[in-house]
Amino acid sequence: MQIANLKHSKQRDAILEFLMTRKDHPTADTVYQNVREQFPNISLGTVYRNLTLLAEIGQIQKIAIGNGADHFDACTDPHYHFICIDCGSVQDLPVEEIDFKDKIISSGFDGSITGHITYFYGHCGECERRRKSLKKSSLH
Amino acid sequence: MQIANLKHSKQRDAILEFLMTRKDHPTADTVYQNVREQFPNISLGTVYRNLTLLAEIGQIQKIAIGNGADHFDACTDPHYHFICIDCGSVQDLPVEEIDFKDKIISSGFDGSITGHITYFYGHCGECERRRKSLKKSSLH
DNA sequence: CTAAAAACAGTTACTATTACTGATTTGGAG
DNA sequence: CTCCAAATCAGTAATAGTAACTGTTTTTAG
Repeated sequence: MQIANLKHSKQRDAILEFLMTRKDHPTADTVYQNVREQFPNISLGTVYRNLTLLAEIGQIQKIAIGNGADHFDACTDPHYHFICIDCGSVQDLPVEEIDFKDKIISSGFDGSITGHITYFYGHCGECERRRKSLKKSSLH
Repeated sequence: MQIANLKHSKQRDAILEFLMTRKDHPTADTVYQNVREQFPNISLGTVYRNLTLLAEIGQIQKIAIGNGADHFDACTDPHYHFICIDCGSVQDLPVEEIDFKDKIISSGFDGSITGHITYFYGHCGECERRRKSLKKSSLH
């Protein structure tokens, strides 16, 4: 995690700028497809390298949702994410910050905790509506 | 997620039995390596298929820790996990159950939440000690 | 302006996981 | 118990996401 020895690059700027315009936390591939409009021969490797780098220096957040591809979020304020179990989309969730410190029962754990990640799962609004209309149309 | 239409298999039994003897939440590959002692020509595909199946019918828990391989836990009681950011090991963490329901600020979210997953990150006891002794030995 | 370091594009490699194959096992019906 | 369809298997090939490598280009401090 070297913060010094960083040189500017148009590609990295473009990746970060694109990410800041999006509220839906795109995957590396989505970033690639979009930045490619501006830099037609940018490499997918460059996108990965810069997303990882930006996450390391804390400019963006990496969201590793178990199955499938990682997502990236240019908003670094602590907040929670919701993942749709139907379509896999990721969105921000307005939840109060939770202080776990007083919840940890100290006995029996000899390491140190530096942070936590919480993901909420369920059906997003769009999929919820789709499920309802499917259920309705399957009645006979 | 078919719960009916299930036939017994020695391989599945062995996988579940092995998982129950372990408290360290092994990966699919670790399960494979160990069950292979009993079934020398079990297939890795069989291990994956059965771990997925067992997770679907709720007999085990899948722990998807972002980077690297998924881990599996035969303990299905709700509890929290700690992931070491140095060595990647996973262990149980004694933390009070957290009720998020009253923390969710309802405005602006139109989907439905069915559950949440929280992972704690940090340095496990072993890595903590290794870091300290490294730091000490690098002083001059 | 120059040169070393950083970043690049393009490609290849790796790892975890899933899907496909034809053979074997399981368990209920006769 | 025997038969047979469904489930499961072992083995293999395929996929996806990501990281590593290579030779070239860009950046920036001096």
